[in-house]
Amino acid sequence: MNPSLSKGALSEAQEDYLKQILLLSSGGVGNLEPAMVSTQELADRIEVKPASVTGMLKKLAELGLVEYEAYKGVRLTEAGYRVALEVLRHHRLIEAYLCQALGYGWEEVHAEAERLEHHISEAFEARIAEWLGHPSYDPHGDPIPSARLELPAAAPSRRLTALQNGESGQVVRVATQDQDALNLLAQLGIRPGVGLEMLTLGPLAEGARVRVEQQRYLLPTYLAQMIWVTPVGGQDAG
Amino acid sequence: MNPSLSKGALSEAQEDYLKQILLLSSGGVGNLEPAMVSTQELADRIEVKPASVTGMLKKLAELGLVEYEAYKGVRLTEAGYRVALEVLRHHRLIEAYLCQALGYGWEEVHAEAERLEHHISEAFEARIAEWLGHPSYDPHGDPIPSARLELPAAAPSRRLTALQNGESGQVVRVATQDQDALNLLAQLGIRPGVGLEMLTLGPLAEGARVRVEQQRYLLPTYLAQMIWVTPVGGQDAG
DNA sequence: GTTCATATTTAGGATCTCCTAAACTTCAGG
DNA sequence: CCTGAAGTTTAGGAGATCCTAAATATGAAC
Repeated sequence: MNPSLSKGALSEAQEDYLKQILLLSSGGVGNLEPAMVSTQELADRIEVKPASVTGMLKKLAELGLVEYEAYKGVRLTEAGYRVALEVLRHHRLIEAYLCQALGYGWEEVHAEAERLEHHISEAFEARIAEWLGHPSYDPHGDPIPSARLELPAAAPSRRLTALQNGESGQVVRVATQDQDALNLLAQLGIRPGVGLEMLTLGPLAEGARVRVEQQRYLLPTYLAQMIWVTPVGGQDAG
Repeated sequence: MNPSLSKGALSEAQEDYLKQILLLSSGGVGNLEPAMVSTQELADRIEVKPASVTGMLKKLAELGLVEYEAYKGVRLTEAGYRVALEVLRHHRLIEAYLCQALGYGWEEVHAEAERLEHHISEAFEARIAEWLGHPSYDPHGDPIPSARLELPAAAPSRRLTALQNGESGQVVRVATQDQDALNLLAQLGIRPGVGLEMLTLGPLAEGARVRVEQQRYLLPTYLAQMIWVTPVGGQDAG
């Protein structure tokens, strides 16, 4: 357990590993309860070879940021969890700021935030949080850890694919970072806050037919699973 | 002359070297005409050992960004000059944005900009430039290269130390990055735009006595030299 | 309980940026 | 011209992060 973990101590790569361990261990992108993350999963996410992941995990374990067991997987320690939340907070505040202050589209902000998250000061973080009014969710509907690194309670929601045919809901979260998917949704006007009606959910390869405003679209099932909604009215066109 | 100099090709360190070569070659911080820069000067600025500078200069020369002659010094090529101006534009736009959009003090922005300048996209640059209304000067009065990488013509100005006793001027530029000096000036309310009267310029070790608003201060000569003014009224208290 | 496909680790390298120590070049003064 | 101080380069290395190829562990299917 290295004592010198005050700040700026970690490299960009190390911060990214910790962030991805957090995201992968909390069931995809959702709420969190420590699950083991495999070398392979991390390698896929970070786009690096598994051998490189092994090396990094050993280093992070030495620093007391993860518990790593060869062939078993890795889990964040309390210290590692805090670092990961800090990075996540930076990322999501930046996304929110870019949208609200600089007019970025919500589908455009991920890449920019991905780079900036490692290079802003605590002062900058505080100023944009202040400017934004200390938001709890970013433009994708992802929860933003508070300054004290607590995650806001998530409103109850279901995947779009869990809606019955004819059921309606309001989008609360778009849990993908797939740029093509985000572009598609942005183009269709499907974003957090928008109302949606599930028309029919076909077989995996067909997809989900939905209504947005006055339009009907056929979305890939994979994508429909990434859209989280709060069920609102029932069958308004069943 | 490497053809692959499109973008993102350069490391942070490489960009910094190019920027510092530009700043050092243009007579301290002012206008520009290519002068040779020595290994030692660069080492001091970048806070690295001269041996490290030699290594980097060789690499930059290979990339066609500088002309380097051992024992003689280094000079930017056309390509290197463009990269340096691009970095400088990022830096100064960020400084201006932090002051105007986020309420930073003009004395606080340098360090933040120093880190961010290497990590923002062209889209981000464009958006903050737009938000700012395409300014020509940053909060310190330093010129901001345009999007086409042209430096704005500098208004005629002199160092504060060049004023006659009793002469007044308006601060147009504070050409230091010394944090203690900036803090001092900010505390005294001496910043670009403010009027100043030279009372007496004493010997080097004594400093310059100046009037700001209703106050009189004794400034270190070193600092007074970094303050550039446009002479306005003459002897209003000679 | 073998066996085998998959996942993982080890071993050995490459590149980047920085370092120290030692050798060399330059140039001004005598 | 010689000398010496100052500035510069060379040589050798360190740590970070990534890579490939080869060796090894795991766990499910027979």
